[in-house]
Amino acid sequence: MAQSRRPTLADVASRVGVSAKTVSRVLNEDGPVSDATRAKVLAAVDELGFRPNLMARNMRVGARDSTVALVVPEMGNPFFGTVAGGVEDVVRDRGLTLLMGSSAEDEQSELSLITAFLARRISGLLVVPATGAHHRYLRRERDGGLPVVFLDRPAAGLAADAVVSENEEGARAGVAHLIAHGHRRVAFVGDRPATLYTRKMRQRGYRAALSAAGIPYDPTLVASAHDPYTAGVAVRRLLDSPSPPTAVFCGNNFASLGVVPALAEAGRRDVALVCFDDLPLAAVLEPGLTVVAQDPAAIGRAAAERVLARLGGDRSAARTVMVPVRVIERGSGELAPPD
Amino acid sequence: MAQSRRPTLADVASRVGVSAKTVSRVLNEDGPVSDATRAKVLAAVDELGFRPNLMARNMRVGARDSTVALVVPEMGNPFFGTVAGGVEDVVRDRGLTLLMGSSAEDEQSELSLITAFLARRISGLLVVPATGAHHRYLRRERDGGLPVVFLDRPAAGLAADAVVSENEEGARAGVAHLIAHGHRRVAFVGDRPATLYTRKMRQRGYRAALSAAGIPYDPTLVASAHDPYTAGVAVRRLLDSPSPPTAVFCGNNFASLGVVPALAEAGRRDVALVCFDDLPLAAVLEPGLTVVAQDPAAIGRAAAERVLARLGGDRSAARTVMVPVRVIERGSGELAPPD
DNA sequence: TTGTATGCGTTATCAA
DNA sequence: TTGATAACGCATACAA
Repeated sequence: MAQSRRPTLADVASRVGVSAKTVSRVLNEDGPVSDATRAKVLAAVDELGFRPNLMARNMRVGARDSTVALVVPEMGNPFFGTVAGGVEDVVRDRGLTLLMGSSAEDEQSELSLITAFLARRISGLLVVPATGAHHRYLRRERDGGLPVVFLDRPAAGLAADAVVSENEEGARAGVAHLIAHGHRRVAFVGDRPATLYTRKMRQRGYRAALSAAGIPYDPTLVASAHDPYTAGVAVRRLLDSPSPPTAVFCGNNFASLGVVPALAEAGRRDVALVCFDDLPLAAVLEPGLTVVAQDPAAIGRAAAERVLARLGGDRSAARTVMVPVRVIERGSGELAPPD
Repeated sequence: MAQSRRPTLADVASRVGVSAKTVSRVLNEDGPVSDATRAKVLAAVDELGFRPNLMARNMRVGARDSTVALVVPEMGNPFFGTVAGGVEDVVRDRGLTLLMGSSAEDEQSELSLITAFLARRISGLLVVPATGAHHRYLRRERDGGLPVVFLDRPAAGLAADAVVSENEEGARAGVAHLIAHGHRRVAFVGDRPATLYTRKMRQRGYRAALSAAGIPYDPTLVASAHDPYTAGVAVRRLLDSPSPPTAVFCGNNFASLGVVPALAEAGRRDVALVCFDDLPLAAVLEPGLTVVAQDPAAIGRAAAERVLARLGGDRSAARTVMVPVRVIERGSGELAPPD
């Protein structure tokens, strides 16, 4: 209850009757200390509940804080949770602590979050950029030796390392898969906003697959949604149109959570479906859900490794790492169109 | 490329030709500064790319860092991601930054993570305890005025605020729901290890429901699993036993991801199922999955509000907040047993 | 084996 | 409206 001031090195020192430096030596195992004093110091540390103040230490040492920060747009999206898990696996082995914060997909929040991290002198920065955010202001940090790596989406206005999924090729493969099963009218339900990097790349893959098959691009077959509800509405509208699609390619996980129920409720088991991003229970649906699966943990690991490489002195040009995706056939993508 | 030392207040000051204190005044909007100097200072700050060093500031001011830390056992579990989102919604409004780290369900990792946070003088600590961890060592921090709140599971060895789901009552209601539909042999697939708080509470609810219906407790109907694979094996074994259950109550989300596919693959649509924790796509399954849904965002919000209350001077006794759960009927829990 | 003086980057205090 | 000085908690350099 005392709510008293936290004990400092000096408090411990005076209690034992030694100098602050001696206490410091004991705690950092730096320099020689007699066993007797060591024991007394440790006892006092324990009694007082002394905890070294890392802020003071880092300041004096001039080192960066031993943390790596990760900024994601949505805490609740399991995709980013898994990415974070991958990052942590790698940095933990190097004695670094991962700190994570959410920008809530808001440019301003992202800026203030990153500012907060920079003010704490982190050792590395990993960012999944919020929609519309630019990162020119990080140039100085990067040039000053701070490893800055972008995930899932590249930076805007900054040449920096990035780790992204094979969005275009994955979408192309998924759509080509539908076409190979006979579909010529394939709808695309993309993420929103349409300017989102992953949305653009996947739509590009969609168009590439169409074009390779000699199918003209029909903008009326394209819709946008980030949340399940909007996606459900969109897919219903597509199916009710005068010349409806016989297959749907869904461009992100939250949209899939709306498209799948919408098809089920409409009783449209005849509509073929391929989704970008794997989902839990996808295999249990009837038919099973064919997906283009990303590997979020691998994205996190690769990004963390870029940070460590930069921290280790790698001064090579910024590079973009592409993490492979793979098509998992489960049934919904192998349905033939009606005759 | 210069890799030069970061600019400090003094650098900015000397460039403008004023004292460091004046720059400090401008940046903190503290004390009077002429518009002319203010403009010059801000220009210099911008040119030099100066960023205040929060470590130094906090040290001097003696205040805690304006961050709240959250420790979770698994980054990849969407349950905790959603909890984190709830926490962030609340603390952000108060100008606090949420930092999140994972203990990987390991006692040692949790300790070192919390130590790292404490060493950075955070303003509040939220912990989902790792299995087997104790928290006696946090007593001093709490007594020293640091708000410490536990989520999802209570602390061991420390009287502290906690926010948990209505585990026992929720499980009781879920199992009673199955019994009400005619089942007398109801299996329980609980989390692992069996000593886990949520596992124990839910199993207690299971037993309460049985006992209220006059059904004897049969340990051969109880299994444990945290991961989907183990859960699938367990449920198959249960169904293949000499006197199999006609219904299953599944005690956590990852286990559900194994139980649901196992039943589907075995073609056992006759087995009734209720799961603790809602899942994406649960409504799309056939039959739809009846669940006891938790409200992870509400847990996060409630916990953050406890922290803010303590930060605001609330010195009342530690309390445990129970967040309600609710049964969502979708079909799988309303199946009648075979005659 | 131990202690003293000094400085990290910032702000509080007091004076100008 | 501005500046000089000291201090926050700790570690470095050097001396004892």
